[in-house]
Amino acid sequence: MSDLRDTRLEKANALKELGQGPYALHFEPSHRLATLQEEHVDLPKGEEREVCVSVAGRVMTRRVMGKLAFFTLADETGTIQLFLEKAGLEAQQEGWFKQITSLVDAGDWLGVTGILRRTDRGELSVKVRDWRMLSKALQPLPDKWHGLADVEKRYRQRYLDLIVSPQSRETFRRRALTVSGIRRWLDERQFLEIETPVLQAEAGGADARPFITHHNTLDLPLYLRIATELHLKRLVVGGFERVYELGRIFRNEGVSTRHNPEFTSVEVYQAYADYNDMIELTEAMLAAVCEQVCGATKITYQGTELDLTPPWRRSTMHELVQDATGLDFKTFADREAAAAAMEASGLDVPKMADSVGRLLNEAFEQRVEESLIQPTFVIDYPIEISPLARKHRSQPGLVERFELFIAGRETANAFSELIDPVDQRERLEAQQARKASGDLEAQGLDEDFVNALEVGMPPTGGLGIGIDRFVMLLTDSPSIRDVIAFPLLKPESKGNVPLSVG
RNA sequence: GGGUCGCUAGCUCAGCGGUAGAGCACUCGGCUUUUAACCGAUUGGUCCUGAGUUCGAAUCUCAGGCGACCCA
Repeated sequence: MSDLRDTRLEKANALKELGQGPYALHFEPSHRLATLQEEHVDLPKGEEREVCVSVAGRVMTRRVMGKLAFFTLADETGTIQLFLEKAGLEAQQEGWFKQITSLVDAGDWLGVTGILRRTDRGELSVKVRDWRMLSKALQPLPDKWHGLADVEKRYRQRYLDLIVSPQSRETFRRRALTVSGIRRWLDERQFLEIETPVLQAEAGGADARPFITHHNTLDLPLYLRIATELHLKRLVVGGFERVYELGRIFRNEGVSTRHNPEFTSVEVYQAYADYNDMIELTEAMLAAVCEQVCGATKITYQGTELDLTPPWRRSTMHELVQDATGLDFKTFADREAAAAAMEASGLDVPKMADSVGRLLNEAFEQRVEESLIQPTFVIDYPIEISPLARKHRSQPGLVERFELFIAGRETANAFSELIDPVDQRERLEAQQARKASGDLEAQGLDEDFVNALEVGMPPTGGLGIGIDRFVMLLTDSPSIRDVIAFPLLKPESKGNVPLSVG
């Protein structure tokens, strides 16, 4: 099993004896490969151009035939062929050709200098005059034809996936563009990004179970944040009128194609705004970023065309549920009436859903959610499931909240923020009661947060967006793991393979 | 949490009760226009782990591990 490795170690030693690394300190490429290809598209087949270039990259394939050899070199931007001719190389230095063909393997990083030549078959090549090993790979590349077919290995050893899969490289390039695009969009509109704590004594701001950790010298149990909401609101209380934070959130829940225990969100708070303003902001920002990253606001996700051109559909939760089930939840006097109607329509009625509002949400999740393919703002949520959102200005029992659904998935969540400290305390106390009675995802009561509200928070619109899910759309990725470079996986139990604990 | 499927050479896979296989990669030989180069030869194994059935298990049974997909 270590045969391949031993062979390459021997080659590394042979290179050392030749004064060739095997691990160089420095190399100065004159061009990146895509640029070089572009600059010389006009070079005709079979002709040479006396331009001296230096290029560096990883050797992807080798084709050696007697006194002539072709390597494919890849850098971040593209590939180019190396043209290796025995006569020319031996004229430079004795044994030069034999050494490059026998000591260089696929996977090695190589720097070469030479002139340009387009081969008879039309492949632009660097006709090598000088070469040096930049870094010797001790392990082979994945199968050059099949690539990395093992999905698990793609996630566990992402570096291999990135080497052989251009699509995977494009996904992470787009992810970087998405993140920087959102930051730029917000920065240009005078939003300040302010970082808030990851380690917290009380994890609040969302319905989710936190990870628990421990501070040694303070002997203090701490939680990893499940949202950035409560701290960003404190900053609004402090006088910052437009704040956001784009960063990592941790939720102690299962792993699936749509969930990773650590994921990235952006939360945005704007003073003097309400949820209608946040709808406008969401639509404008996501459409702009989509345009920047994909070049259009119409994209294809898993075979379905999605049109992110504003304006997006707006519909209330009540309307959507009524359209899908025929049930008008505004007519139910109590939970029993709603439950009976739901059962008559073949809907499940979970015990935990102990109010008309929670049952409405159940009906929505069971019958509506996955049908919302084109971007849709679902507006006006039940108060019971929205402890941080302001009561609706005209609809009793509801709050001023929307969630954005695209491709059947929740992508954003926003409200007119609850700024009344008395109301907020009552709602969080109700949450605490649920928590005490066994709802593991119910929120706790953060006293200092309520205190901040008592100091006075201006009317504020707040928004949270799941970056990973949005990137899935922009990269046509079926699984959240495709857009997280190192997704959480169980450690492998056997000892001889490099572990990644994510 | 439930269901289905997968785990065999470095990689991709075949073998499904009777000697552990192929292609590619590696190593060696040949080859001056290849691009999955080609031709020839050699090398390479905890058949995921453990227990059981059997004269005999990669193959059948049970338990476990890891993963993928679907469902909640």
